[in-house]
Amino acid sequence: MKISELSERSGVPVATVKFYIREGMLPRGEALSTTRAEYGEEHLTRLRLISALADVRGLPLSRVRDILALIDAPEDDPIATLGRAVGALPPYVESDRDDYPRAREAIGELGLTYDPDFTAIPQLDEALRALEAAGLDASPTVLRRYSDAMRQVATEELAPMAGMSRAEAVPYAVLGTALYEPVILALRRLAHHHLLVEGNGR
Amino acid sequence: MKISELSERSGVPVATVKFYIREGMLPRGEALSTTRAEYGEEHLTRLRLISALADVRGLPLSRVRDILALIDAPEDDPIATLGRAVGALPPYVESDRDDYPRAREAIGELGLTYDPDFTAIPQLDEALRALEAAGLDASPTVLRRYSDAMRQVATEELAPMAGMSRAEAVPYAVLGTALYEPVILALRRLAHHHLLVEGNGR
DNA sequence: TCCGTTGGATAGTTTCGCTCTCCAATATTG
DNA sequence: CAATATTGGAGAGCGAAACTATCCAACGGA
Repeated sequence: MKISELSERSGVPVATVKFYIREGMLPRGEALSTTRAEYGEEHLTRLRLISALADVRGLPLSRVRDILALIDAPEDDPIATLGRAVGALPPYVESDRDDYPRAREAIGELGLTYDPDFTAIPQLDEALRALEAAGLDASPTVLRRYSDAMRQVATEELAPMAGMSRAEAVPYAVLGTALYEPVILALRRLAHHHLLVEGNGR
Repeated sequence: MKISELSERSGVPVATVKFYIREGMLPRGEALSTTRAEYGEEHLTRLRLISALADVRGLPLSRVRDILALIDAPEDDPIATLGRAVGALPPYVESDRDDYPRAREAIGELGLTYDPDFTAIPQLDEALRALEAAGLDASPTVLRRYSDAMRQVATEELAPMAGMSRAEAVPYAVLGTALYEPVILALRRLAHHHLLVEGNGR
């Protein structure tokens, strides 16, 4: 297909498609002549993925690029890969320090792994600081209920990876981390709404 | 305290504090003279809240303003208030339509309330579309595991509201919606990490 | 008294994510 | 086959957002 068709099918303006190509996020189409290039389904898929990450997740293009790079050239170490994927997601913290007391304490209580090099640690620390600043409860009791729920979810999410090759597992893990998050949050918001509506009806 | 002290204690540059005041997000200090104004603890709290929402949550200032307005002047209807709070959070979708088939179908399966005027519905719809675009599983089975976890969490979150006055409940609900989300996501990421590390050690 | 600081206003800066304009080459249409 | 439209590609331009810097007259503290 040509660029105008790619644009129509993806809903992304031609000028923006050109921009993504220039930025190296989308491969060039196969040049048929000076003024003709052929784009395939893989271009469409890639474009939709960029839209999903940039529009739905609201990630800055620099982070989208990071995620695409992980998928394009998977590293050997799955834990390092997860770390990089998490680093591409908000909240963005410059992890300059090497200890995060709030997160360390919480994680001790919850029986998770405290590794200050894993980006989620500074992220948790920041999130707990924000709770504190707003005067919300960040006690072990409260954290445990979130942690229990997420451990349950995480266990079920990792299960299918047992039967995957690395080539399948990396995109699954990277995109799964990024794209199930809005679903989880939307379902929490809907659960609140549902409980309020139900409660009123009583 | 004076503005320089407010700035130091909050970690926000003086110029930025002035900017927030100009934008109406932070009240002016009480003017003692032409060149002296007194700021109190409530200014510090408000400033920390703005930082939490803008920096940690990464919300645009326009949305931060919306959330502050909800807290400052609570509406009567708690469901409408929740709706507005959710509307201030990403993913931002222009809910132009009045039906969201993906979300409707999913919600039917999950036994939640389908109300297309509640912003989380278009948000869920967008999130499901993104999953689809990336080729990830959005089957009822998968959604149910997230939904079950979130219903459990939501039930426990609403419990303390029973004993609150409206004046307490509104900030709790609005800020709780916004500020526990990064904690939840960080704990999911940490659970993945923990399971991977554990798994490797075996 | 005098130097540094303050509150307040206005203008400037940086970053991001496009979007517009151009161009020559090539398709397409009449 | 001539006229018109479209394409790929490159560069510059643009508008919003979130600060940041500059100014200035009026203090206040030593």
